[in-house]
Amino acid sequence: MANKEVTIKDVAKLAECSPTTVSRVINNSDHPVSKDTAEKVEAAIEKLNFSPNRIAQGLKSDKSNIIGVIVHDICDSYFAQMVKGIEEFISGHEYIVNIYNTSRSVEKELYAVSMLKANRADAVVFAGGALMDKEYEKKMYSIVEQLKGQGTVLLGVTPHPFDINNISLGNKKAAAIIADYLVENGHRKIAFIDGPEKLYTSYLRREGLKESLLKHDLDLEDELIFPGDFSFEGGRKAALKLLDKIDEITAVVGANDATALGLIWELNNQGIKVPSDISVVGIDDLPEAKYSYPPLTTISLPIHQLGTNIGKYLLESLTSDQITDLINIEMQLIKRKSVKKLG
Amino acid sequence: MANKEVTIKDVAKLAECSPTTVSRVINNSDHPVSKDTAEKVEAAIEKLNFSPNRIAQGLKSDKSNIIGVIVHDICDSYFAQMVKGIEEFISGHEYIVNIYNTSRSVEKELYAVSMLKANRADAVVFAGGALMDKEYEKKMYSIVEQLKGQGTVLLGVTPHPFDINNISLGNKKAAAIIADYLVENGHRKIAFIDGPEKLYTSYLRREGLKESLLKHDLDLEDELIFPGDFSFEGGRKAALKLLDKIDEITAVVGANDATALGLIWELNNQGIKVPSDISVVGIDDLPEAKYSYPPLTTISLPIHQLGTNIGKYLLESLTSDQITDLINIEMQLIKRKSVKKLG
DNA sequence: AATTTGATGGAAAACATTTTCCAAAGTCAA
DNA sequence: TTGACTTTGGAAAATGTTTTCCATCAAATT
Repeated sequence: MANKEVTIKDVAKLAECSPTTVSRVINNSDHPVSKDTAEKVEAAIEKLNFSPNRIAQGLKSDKSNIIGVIVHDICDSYFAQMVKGIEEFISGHEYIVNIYNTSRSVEKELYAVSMLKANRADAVVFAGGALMDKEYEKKMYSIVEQLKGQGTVLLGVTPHPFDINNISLGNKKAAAIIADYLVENGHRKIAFIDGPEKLYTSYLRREGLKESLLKHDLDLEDELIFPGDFSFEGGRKAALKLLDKIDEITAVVGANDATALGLIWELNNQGIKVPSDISVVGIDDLPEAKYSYPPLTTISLPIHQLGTNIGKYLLESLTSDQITDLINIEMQLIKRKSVKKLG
Repeated sequence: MANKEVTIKDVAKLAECSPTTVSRVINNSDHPVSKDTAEKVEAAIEKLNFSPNRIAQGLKSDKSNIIGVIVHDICDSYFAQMVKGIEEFISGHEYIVNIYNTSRSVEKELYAVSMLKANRADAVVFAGGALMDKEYEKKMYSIVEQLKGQGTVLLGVTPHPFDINNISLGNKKAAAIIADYLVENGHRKIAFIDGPEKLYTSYLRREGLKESLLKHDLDLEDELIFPGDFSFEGGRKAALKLLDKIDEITAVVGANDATALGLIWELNNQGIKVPSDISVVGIDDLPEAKYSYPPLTTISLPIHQLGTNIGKYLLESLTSDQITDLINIEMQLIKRKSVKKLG
């Protein structure tokens, strides 16, 4: 309950001038204001502790200064880093970053988008669900429909190409690098712990692995693809299921670091040695990846940097009308201790 | 660049009525509208895909629907969970949650507050720095000054009592529980890895431990307090420094889980067995705490629940004018495997 | 002296809503 | 029929800015 808001009129009264003039000094407009009055206005602003009402400004300028960020889970290290990257760039430039946590629920995604629309968000970053599912895709269309025409970035969001900046995170490539590395090290029988069912990212990583293995005349056998869900727990459970086939497999790749980490943990727990008994590799390079036993070999996707890139991109496309470059991050194989060279 | 915004006037024109009437059906006001016209309005809204401009609404109602959340680091599991808790409750109720990542920089804290003021935030949750430092405290006063009178929650923010909801997280108590438990298990020579210097939370946890140990006629010796910074890395470094005194110490408590985890990791690395050679305990109960070797005994501070509680509290204090209860979370000692019973 | 120019400032409209106040018309009781 | 009330609806003011247009005055140019 702000005790009667201080307005530009109050400032004008105190500075003995018109609101127009106050506005001019606030926005140091082209229209000249004499040194004298400008100072009086400044003094009045200072004295009244006035700050212009962004809402009123927004109404006039048809800008909300809101940037929406829709993610699956802020607690997930992956998204957290991205959000932080975006925030770093955006918040410092008078924008509001407005986050939504959707837990991969389409309803929540739709809700978030409708909120952002109602609030006339200037831009939105959608790092949402991306399920490969007819029903979902239909709803997705409706989401993207709402988003269209706004300054908007979609993050690897569906298999379908929308005519909006849809950034690929190089998931396939990441998996391919791993495949090559493993084969190079003599591995022939490779298992995969999948990500969440139907998730586009899971698909990409799985297919990337499969395709690349195929190039080496190797097969990613169906019975060596174990279900997972991108979580540590999922990795643990997968380890248990994998126990049967442990003798035939020489390496296993987790769909992400969290599952690879869970995998290693449970393997240790079961008395199976990584990498001497079996090699493990992940994708993401989470901060904790280097602290597993043994430290995890993985692919680094500099997701924080992706965030700052997105922030920068959005800022530029909102402020200057210059068309900016695509956003690119370079991935890298981080060789640690969880892969053994065979033969 | 929204292609000419659809306004309430457009709807009115299509529905052949006045903007007033449209507004009435949107907000289903007390003022009666005939079934007939209401339907025409609904149809027009549907057809034009109209959603009322929240900014204009905000200007009229002097409400922004913005809730600011200022935290040190969104990537920190601790804060991430809290933010998620708040978001869960708040976003679903037509509020915008606007986050700021301050990295414990007073300048960024001040900036965040000024942004929130300019945007007329309806409430703010400040989980900021809280340094025990004269200079900082002065600036802190100015921050709190700006915040006063708004629906605001301060999170264990400084040693000084401000007349604003300032929630204590029970840091002292958490440390006290640990002290009792350790003593109960025969430990007499206890070390502490500190949190960031000058941070109020560090102070509380350290003092809690010290005071509680004193009750058992035990001393937390100054040379057994090692510097740390709440991070895994900090824990590791502390472990290295602790090596000298490893023979005299039987237990070490980390200022938080991250440092305890780093501690355990480096101890393992150095061939020192936890808990047979030395016991370790943390505070926070991070999700990963149960996956260290051995699983970490710690205090659970249900921080996610704290977040939802805060969300609920804010929502109530913004919508109903009923005074709501204080926010409380219960902490709990989680006994896992990192503490050995002596004697 | 008349005109132009430049500097400075204000009045009022506009932005998309909600709200207050008034009006018309129908219904009911007397 | 008159008056009162109810139902329904609109006109206009108001919210805090910015912007467009106009006005004044002094200095400079003709």
